[in-house]
Amino acid sequence: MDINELRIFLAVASEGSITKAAQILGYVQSNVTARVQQLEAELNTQLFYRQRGMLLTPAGEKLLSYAEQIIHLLEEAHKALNDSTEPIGRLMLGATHTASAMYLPSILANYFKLYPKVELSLMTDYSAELVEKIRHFQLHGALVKSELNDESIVQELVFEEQLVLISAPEMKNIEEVCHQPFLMNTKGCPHRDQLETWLKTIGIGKIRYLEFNHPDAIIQGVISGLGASLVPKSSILSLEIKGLVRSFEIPEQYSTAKTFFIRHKDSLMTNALSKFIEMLKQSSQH
DNA sequence: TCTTGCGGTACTAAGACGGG
DNA sequence: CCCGTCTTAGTACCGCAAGA
Repeated sequence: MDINELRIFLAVASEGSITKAAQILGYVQSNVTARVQQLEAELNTQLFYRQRGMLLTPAGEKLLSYAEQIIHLLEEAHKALNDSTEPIGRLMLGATHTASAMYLPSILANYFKLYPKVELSLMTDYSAELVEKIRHFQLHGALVKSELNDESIVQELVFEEQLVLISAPEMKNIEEVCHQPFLMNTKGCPHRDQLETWLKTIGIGKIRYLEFNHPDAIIQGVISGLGASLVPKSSILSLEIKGLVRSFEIPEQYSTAKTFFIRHKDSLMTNALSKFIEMLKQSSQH
């Protein structure tokens, strides 16, 4: 078993296809087939189920986590030997749609200005998906909404925001707003749980949701009178001044939105990453 | 409903190539 | 020269859509 064999194995596992893995790796398909077979013969076990695609067997799943760690360790070793005092190299970050829209534009612009040699990439996704990517070393760090209980992940609270209830400006009072449909994120949104808990305390158990997957779409929906929502106060300040939306405060214990920066505990703290975290912390203090 | 052709998939055999 | 790795060429299987 060599590193290349493991890379091939990982590519097939992640693509679920020998052909696609071969395209990504720059090999012909038959070679990838042969290498996978070789690995299976060497380990004397079947790693994939073949059925119009390649699906990991339990043994394959087991090997997958080892292979990820081995490849990751190798990359870390490489980075450790090459990490210079000046931040350089690739920095792969993730953020929820909200975090990426609210906090990152100015931080990233500033970061890019100071450290132009870092190849920055930002992926936006739901918190759960980002956490998975951190677990599998596919991202160096990510901004997510919920606090995690996971030994393999290091997390730090970086932003705390006040959430407010918003509606179209015509809404007269909070009771009227609460009986509107709520425009919320599609899934895994902690704001949604907070909203539901609070609404229950004021006697509203049945909530109609309109699901959106982007904060801008939610706010535009509220402006056009589709319903209400619970959003970070700072994201609608200017809209409220213009009279496009109306906001209502809700009790403090339900209105705090926390954003955490997470990374894998075994990922190497490169200069590029530590400078980014530094900037994140500076910006969160303002 | 059955047949046929097509596209996508994986597998095999043979030979080229390069490093030790 | 041997061995491991890779490519080329060809085969087989499967699912799907179109047509009889």
